[in-house]
Amino acid sequence: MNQSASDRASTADSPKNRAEEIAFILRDEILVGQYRAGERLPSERDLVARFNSNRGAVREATKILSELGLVSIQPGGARIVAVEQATLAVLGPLLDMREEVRPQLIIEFVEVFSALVALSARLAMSQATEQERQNLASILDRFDPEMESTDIRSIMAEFMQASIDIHNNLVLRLIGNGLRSQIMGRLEQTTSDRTSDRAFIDAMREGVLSSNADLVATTVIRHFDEARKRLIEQAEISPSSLRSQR
Amino acid sequence: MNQSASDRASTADSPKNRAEEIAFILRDEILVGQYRAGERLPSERDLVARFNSNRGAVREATKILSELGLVSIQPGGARIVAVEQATLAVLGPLLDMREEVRPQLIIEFVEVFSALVALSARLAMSQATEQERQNLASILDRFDPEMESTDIRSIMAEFMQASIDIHNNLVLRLIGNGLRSQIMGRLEQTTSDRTSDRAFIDAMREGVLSSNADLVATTVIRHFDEARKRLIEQAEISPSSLRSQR
DNA sequence: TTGCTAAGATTGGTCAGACCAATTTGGTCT
DNA sequence: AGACCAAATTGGTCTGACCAATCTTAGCAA
Repeated sequence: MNQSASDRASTADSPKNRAEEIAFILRDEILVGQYRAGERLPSERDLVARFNSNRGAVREATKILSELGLVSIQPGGARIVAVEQATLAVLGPLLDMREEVRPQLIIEFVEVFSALVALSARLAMSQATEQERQNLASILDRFDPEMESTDIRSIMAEFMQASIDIHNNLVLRLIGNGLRSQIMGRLEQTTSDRTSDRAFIDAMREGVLSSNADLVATTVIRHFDEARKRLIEQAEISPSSLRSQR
Repeated sequence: MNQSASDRASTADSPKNRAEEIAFILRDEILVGQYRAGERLPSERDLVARFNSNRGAVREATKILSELGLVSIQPGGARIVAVEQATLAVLGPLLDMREEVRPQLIIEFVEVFSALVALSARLAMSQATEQERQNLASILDRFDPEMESTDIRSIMAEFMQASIDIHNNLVLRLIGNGLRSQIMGRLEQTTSDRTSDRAFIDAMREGVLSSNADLVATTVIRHFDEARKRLIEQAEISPSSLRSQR
């Protein structure tokens, strides 16, 4: 029922050049806690020796890490920054690398994604044209409880995108981009209650077509809250502890 | 009443080295639309000539742009990517560079921030200890309607941070980091109704101390919604058009 | 004219080595 | 201990070179 880490690794980002290759290795080492926050990153020349590369590539790699917010580069040395200070771009690698925090991280994602979908739907409802509402409904209609392959999460992702296209809130769009690129595709298949999914989709459909923003928002919240509870149950069965040190 | 662009420029990020200097210049040029999406960025050698620098520095600069999601680098040439595909890190520069979209962007920010503060407060309330709730209340108590300098937005920012420290949702924290670093400090002083602010703070305080998540959330939503409406009014008075092409 | 191809030019990727200024480090002296 | 100084280390900058992939273009063929 659960995919293994290696099954999911297909989502792992593949380096486009030497600099990214080095950056990704260092990034993962940082994320698994091989260096502690505040500690110094090996010097550029040491990294050159370790990776059999050159300073140019190594410097480009550390630039990437710096842009991810994982290291702070200063004359005299680069220091590791706490993950909590990084950007959204660390979420994906974190999901790939840290099996222990994975369940908790997914729960946290659902909590946030839920609120953002609800907000996005609200904003969209407040100014959607008839055609745009029809379009949203048609996305929802892609859900087929008979088809085992129909993934309700991908439908929600599409719904999110479509609603963003309507209200065109750039801030929400950029956050959505970050979450989508980091999380989507890294989630394992889950067995959800197709009946309640059906009810959810129907309620969404009704809310969208009647342009009832409150109905859509509360429906979204309720649905994700159920999903969240399921995830918490699953997580508590498994040996990994929650809300632990990261 | 309104600050000028130059007054706000104090918030502008200062480059730490040549690479960042070049990157920031190019970033701003892209954001003001000097290059269109899909267009090619000048070649590294051309950029070397233009900035009187060397390929190493230029390559580091383009790496930064790539990490911002503003350009896509491939053998044969780098191409500009649509702003909508970028990361949250473009918001700040966008606020600094594009006066026309500034009002709209701030409204969009308020819409999203509102939902996130409400969510964060909800999550915090669901597991805050007595001391943590006291701490949240003490942050709110910093508001003093007499003091003209008391900025309710900085209080809300602190409140957000404190609530994140309670529930410790990493996804929410990372998004919060991004928004804070990009937006906070770039907002002009606003004249708000101190009386309604007082009411807002009081309601928040009551909600927090009684651990009433719903009250806190709805209070947040209502307050920000008022702020949003004020912003829309202001924006409609000014000549710049809303929901325009970006 | 249209479409294709092959050659040449351009571009990003990689690499080696050098010098500078600032920081860090380690030892010395007080 | 603490203050101080000199040496080693580190990141920042720069030059110049070669490769492989891509793009451009001139020329050819249909």
